[in-house]
Amino acid sequence: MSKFKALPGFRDFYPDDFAVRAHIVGTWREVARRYGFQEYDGPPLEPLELYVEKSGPEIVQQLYNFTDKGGREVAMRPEMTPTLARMAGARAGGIPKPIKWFSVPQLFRYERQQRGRLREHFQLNLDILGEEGVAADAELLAAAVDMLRAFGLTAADFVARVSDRRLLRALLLHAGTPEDQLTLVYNIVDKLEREGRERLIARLTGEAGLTEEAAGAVVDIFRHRELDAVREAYGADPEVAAELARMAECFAMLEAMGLRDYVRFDLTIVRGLAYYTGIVFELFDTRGELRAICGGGRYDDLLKRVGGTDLPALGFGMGDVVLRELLADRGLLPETARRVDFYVIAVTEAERSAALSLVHGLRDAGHSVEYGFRVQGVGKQMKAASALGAARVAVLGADEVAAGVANVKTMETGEERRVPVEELLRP
RNA sequence: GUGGAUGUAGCUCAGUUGGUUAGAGCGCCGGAUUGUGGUUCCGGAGGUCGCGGGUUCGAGCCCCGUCUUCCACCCCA
Repeated sequence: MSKFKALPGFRDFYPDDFAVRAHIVGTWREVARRYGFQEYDGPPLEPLELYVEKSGPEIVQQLYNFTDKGGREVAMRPEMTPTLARMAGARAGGIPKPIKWFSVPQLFRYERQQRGRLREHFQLNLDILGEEGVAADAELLAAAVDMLRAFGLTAADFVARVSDRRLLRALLLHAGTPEDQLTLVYNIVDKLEREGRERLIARLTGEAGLTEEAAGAVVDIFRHRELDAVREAYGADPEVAAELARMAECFAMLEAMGLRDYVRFDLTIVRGLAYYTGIVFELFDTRGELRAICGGGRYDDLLKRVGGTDLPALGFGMGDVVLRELLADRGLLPETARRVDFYVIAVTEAERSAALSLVHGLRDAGHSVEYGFRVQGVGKQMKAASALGAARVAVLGADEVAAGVANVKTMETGEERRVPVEELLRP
């Protein structure tokens, strides 16, 4: 065993693992193409300042960062959105709107690893820039859902939980939350599932300075699991009513696309990132065994702050680590068995040249071809052909070479036929 | 960063109250098979038992440290 191994939280991709990765990334690309998104990429190393600007100085302890030889403070990218904001900001003026871009960057975080969470991962990022209407939110959600459907996952396997920062804001204000405590309250209610009602009320009255009455009203908001129930309870507030209407429109669009079973209204989805401004969502496995598979939403102010261009925007990120585990759990990983079109057998050393000639001719014609580096018994070579998953085996003995043919065996049926070499090489 | 658990062959694991040369299945390599595969049979390679130190006549097993992986925090992609 080597004295070296991969750094903690980093992965070696052996061929079987790589095949899974290729399947995941390939499926993402295919669905993005169906939705009309264009692929882009940026540098894996960025100025540290780019992330501090967006997320605050606390972010630095979670980054892979260092000082380069030119004295620049740099960081390996932990997320793609700042890069996107910079790139889009620089060119947005000349690109027709809406801009629909996607990327599959490898991202890095300096954090202690756990299941579904490494120090490195590949993440699909899919964003729409320059459209403020709710149709874009519905489109983004549909794309997120279809990404998972494309792997064979169904509504029995996952669900998108959808909320809206603006609706939540209106509800919190209605409940008596002071305007300047909203951000803190977001962070507190984000922990609702983990901490429970008592602890939540304690934090709301303590940290956020809410009255007992307001804290109780805030917690009560999250008892409503349906859009209609929220409308019934708070619809009289005109601001709440306006936000509810937009959410209802979003759900109606998803229903029209036939995806209503995949989305669920859920006010407890807040998302930690401060920059979200509108509809936000997360995709979870229905058994609740894994971390969020995907998360995203609308961030209308970020491009102005980072990219210098005022464009409404929304997007999501979907990592390969949790998705891989979900697919493995549900038996949806592809077969990784090897396949090759031809295996060429030289019966003896005398036919070796003819065999190499045939091998290369077949490869030039576009076939995948394998052969043994050592000439062994025919049985041995046949065994190797079988192990490599050869569809057909071409046997060249003295008779065949003399006649300009190959004895071609179709492995699945066992059927054999003498075929002129010329015919085999025809494209 | 904090707390807890974990580690034996490429993989999944066994290994008795501390006792000679650490085992199995799968996988890998070779042979049975000098013109025909998947099965079967036989043989082989591969481990300083995560690493370092300690206790002991003797450590895979006990103790300490450290690293790894996992779980819960923290934080969230």
